[in-house]
Amino acid sequence: MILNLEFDSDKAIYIQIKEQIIKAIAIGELKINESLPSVRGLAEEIGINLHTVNKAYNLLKDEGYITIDRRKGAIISNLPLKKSENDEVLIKEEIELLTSKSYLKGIKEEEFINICKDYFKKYGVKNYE
Amino acid sequence: MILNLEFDSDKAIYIQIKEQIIKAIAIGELKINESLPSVRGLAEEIGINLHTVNKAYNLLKDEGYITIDRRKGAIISNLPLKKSENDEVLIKEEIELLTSKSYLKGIKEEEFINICKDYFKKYGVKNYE
DNA sequence: TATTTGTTATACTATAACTATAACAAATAT
DNA sequence: ATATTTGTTATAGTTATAGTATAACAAATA
Repeated sequence: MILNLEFDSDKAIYIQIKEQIIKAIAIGELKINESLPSVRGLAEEIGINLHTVNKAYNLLKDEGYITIDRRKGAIISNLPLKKSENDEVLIKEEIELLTSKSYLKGIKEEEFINICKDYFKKYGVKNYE
Repeated sequence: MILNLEFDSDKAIYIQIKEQIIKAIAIGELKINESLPSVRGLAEEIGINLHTVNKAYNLLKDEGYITIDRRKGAIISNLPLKKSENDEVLIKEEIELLTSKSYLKGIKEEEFINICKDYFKKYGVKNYE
């Protein structure tokens, strides 16, 4: 488990862990049914407290990315994840903000779309369907 | 200035103010050279402390969305905004995370792109170019 | 001249982030 | 069977951030 954490970032460490794991799942670096390191193991590897890792894992669990089982530890969920009504609302709100910022910064629709497509290309058919 | 704030949200109030103003500029609800309410005025209107509004305004200033002049107050910048190298990096990172989450939640590339296009359609040619 | 403006300073409370230990119960390894 | 590792929970502490409360200053405006 390779994580690049910026300790002097304004982004909380447990958020950085959460987001990097999400990205790793999407590109297939972490695969379905694969198990994550134990909270103690990852915490020691990173050099932080186990509760910080535990917080990240529990958020990932709450948002459906992993399941936590005492026998197998933290396991990457099957894809696609279950999507609630609220998930779609939240994602649309994030798209709204991000497109707004991009538009105001002079990024053209075509350029924005191409960046998105490049990322989707990386996710591709590797994991499911 | 109409703001919908959720005081029991996990998102800080000054962040909510900042993001809603960015969205308002993008859709043309706030126009170039238009001035925002004074920090005291908006704070009273919302029912919060002036420092919370001031924090939002200063972030908007730092990120180029507005200029603050003692004579004219807070004024919406010309569009498109000046874009630093870092701006592009940050936006790409945000796109990466958002597409990752969307992909894992089973949102297809086409659906995602269509949502983006719908928003860009709202921004359109109203403000500049 | 009085008022309004953004700005700065200080101080306080409340919450969040992170750490430090400790302990428990379930599962695994030896 | 015993020891170890697991996620989990609890408590407590420090530090940083969020938000509020006043006050004051200098520049601009009425």
